[in-house]
Amino acid sequence: MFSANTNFVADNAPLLHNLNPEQLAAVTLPTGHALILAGAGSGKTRVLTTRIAWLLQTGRVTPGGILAVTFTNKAAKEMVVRLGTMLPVNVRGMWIGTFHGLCNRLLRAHYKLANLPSTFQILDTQDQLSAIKRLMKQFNIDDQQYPAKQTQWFIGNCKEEGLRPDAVEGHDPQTRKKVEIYALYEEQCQREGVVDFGELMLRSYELLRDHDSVREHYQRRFRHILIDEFQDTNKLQYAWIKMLSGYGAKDLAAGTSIPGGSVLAVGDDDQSIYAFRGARVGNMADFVREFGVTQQIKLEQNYRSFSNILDSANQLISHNSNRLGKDLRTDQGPGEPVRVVESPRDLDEAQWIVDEVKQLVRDGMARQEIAVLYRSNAQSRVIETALFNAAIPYRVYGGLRFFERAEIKHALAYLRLLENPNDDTSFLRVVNFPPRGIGARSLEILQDTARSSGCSLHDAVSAIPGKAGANFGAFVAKLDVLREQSQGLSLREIIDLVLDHSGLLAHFKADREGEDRVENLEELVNAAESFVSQQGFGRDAVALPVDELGVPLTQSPASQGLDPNTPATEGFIDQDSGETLSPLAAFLTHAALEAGDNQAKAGQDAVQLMTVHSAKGLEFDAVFVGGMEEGLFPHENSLSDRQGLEEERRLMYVAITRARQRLYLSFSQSRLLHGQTRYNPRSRFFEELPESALKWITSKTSGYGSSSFTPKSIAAGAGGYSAGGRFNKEDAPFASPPVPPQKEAPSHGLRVGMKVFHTKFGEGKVNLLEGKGDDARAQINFPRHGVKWLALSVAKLTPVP
DNA sequence: GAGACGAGGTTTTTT
DNA sequence: ACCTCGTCTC
Repeated sequence: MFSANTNFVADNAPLLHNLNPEQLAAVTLPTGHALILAGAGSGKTRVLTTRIAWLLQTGRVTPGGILAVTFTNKAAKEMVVRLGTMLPVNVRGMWIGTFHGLCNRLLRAHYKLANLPSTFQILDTQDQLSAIKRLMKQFNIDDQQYPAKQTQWFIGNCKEEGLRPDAVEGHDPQTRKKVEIYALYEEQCQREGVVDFGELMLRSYELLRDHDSVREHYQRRFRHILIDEFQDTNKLQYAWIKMLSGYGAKDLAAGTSIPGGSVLAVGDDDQSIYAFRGARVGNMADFVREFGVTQQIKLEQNYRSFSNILDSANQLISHNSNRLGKDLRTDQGPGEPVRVVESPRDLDEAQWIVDEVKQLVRDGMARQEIAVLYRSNAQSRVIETALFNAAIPYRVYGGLRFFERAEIKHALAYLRLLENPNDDTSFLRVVNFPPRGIGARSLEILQDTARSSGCSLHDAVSAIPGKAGANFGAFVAKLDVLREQSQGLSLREIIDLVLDHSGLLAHFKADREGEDRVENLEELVNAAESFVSQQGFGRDAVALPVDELGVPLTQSPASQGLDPNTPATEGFIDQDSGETLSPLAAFLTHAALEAGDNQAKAGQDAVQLMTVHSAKGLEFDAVFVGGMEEGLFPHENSLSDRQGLEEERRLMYVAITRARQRLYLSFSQSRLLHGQTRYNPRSRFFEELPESALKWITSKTSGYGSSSFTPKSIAAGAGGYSAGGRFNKEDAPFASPPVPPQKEAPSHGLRVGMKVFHTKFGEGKVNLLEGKGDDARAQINFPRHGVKWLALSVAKLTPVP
């Protein structure tokens, strides 16, 4: 993939070929900070990579002066691959990766200054949670009062705010207790030589902040810093960028004149959908202000969708306030109208989608070019069932990723213990797996011993007497033998050895249901194999500085184009010389930072099912968005405040702009959710779309008896609905809640949108209605008391005219 | 140490 | 309704 590109032509005409004026301006921006507002489908990635290629090719920067940051490994990989097609240059020397990958790289290079062991391991979210649980158990902290999940969230938030335990203000006993746990957790991690994801960011930020020589070195080195998806950065990531670019607080205060690099931030405020996990769209405005950005470019030419789709997106998003402002345009014609489909039940909605998918496929569309999107994962089930019954191949995104599977985590735990015996999380995971007669009681003793002598579980083993001690001893001895035997072996051989001698493979082979797990373990060997070949670790090869990317970063010297490594400062080496990471350590890092695919096996031409969130960045010929109902999309948990609603609207914007040719928005009068049938009005977003771009369709009422897919309806094909029957908005079906088909109508007489009076809460408005008879409940928004769910058989409500 | 049973929780997700 | 997790029992 990176071998010399024979099509390469030395002058940069082909590089800039076919760029529109805005793209060209962005690619050839002069030195200085800049913000690019890149709309959906506007060629953002192309601009970013062409920019880098242009900078290199025109000699404005050497590879060593480039720092490019993305959020996902996928995006980083794509950037590297695309660069490879543009330039004959290898990418060594350039720092291209995710925030966390780059932080890892910084910390590995300066582990001593960062106060970490050279073998430090990375805790993923699961590991972190179990580490917290273990700690809370050990210190007898009530997990009813302080749920581990909540504590994890608290710690993560503190780190994102850049706060160490001593800096967190605890105004109430609850918070003070959490801070205490936070401090204990930090101690534990430090003792065990592990860092969580938040720690990677924070520790590398502090490294830059506290060590002038390090910071200044990188500030001098990185002449061009490019950040993708800038709207998704959190507070700490923004601060990290400031540090690297010479805008750190210290530099400003001290007035040092480090010639900071140019920061190019690329993002789209309209596609900011991760506020719930700490992303701050406000960073875009802050960036413009704090960096004195004078160059702003909007990429509004869309190369993806027809104008009916784009008009819908534009009009919807115009209902948001505080936008930086942007309108997508296209040269393609209007295209097909956006089809809006109403169904009586979720089952009918699913059936309608299936029928339409069949029609599209019959018309020649590839199944993998068709996506069904939904707001929440719970919605996928009905659609899966319908697709399954119709024998249409499909892929569901989401769920456990490869390196997160239990058997893989077990294997990795053994491998991690070879590298770092003090990793107690890994120790506990496998000390009795496969079972070797070590029970909870023995473990308790071991943990107490370790705590009182302040050492790791591994080191405490020798102090345990009796039979338990012997069992522990055997386990530790096994690890020691494995560690000994693994010396000089290739990564593949090490993994084979561990799978075999740990008993993992035998354990799952003996299990009747363990077939998949055995397969996965074998897949782990393959993953290691391909990791090694991509990284260029040969058995005798010199270990190279680790890089988190699963792309070839090493080439034979002959194929290296430009000067690969350009330490910008004399006498300062990025990687501590002599300190290299073993293939095993590199692989473990890779496993932690890149959890692998979270999708079903690729290859088969299958319809794509995923949440709107995971569809970000993707595009399809045809897109179905199901469950367009109030309470679902926008989600009821987001309705209480304006910001929440605006994020839902951006989410909808993302959903719409995924479609190239055809877009279907569908809603159902009733839906089974959490075991109850709910009747929600159609989404308010329909009122925000341009009527002229829409075509309203009513899916055929397929009867309320059988819900299974019959051969008859296959024959009926896409004719299972009546097209063109646009209904009148004035007498839309939701003037009153639809009557549940086989059941009696709600007897309470309430309707969504109705004003009601409650003796305690006062006046309120009905948000949602669900259930029937004695189970009937209403969600009511009381301006004074917030949103409440009330059982109608109990609550005394009087309608207010 | 494995299977049964009950409780709790169900917006979105990457590293 | 359904799935995951933890605990209890045999």
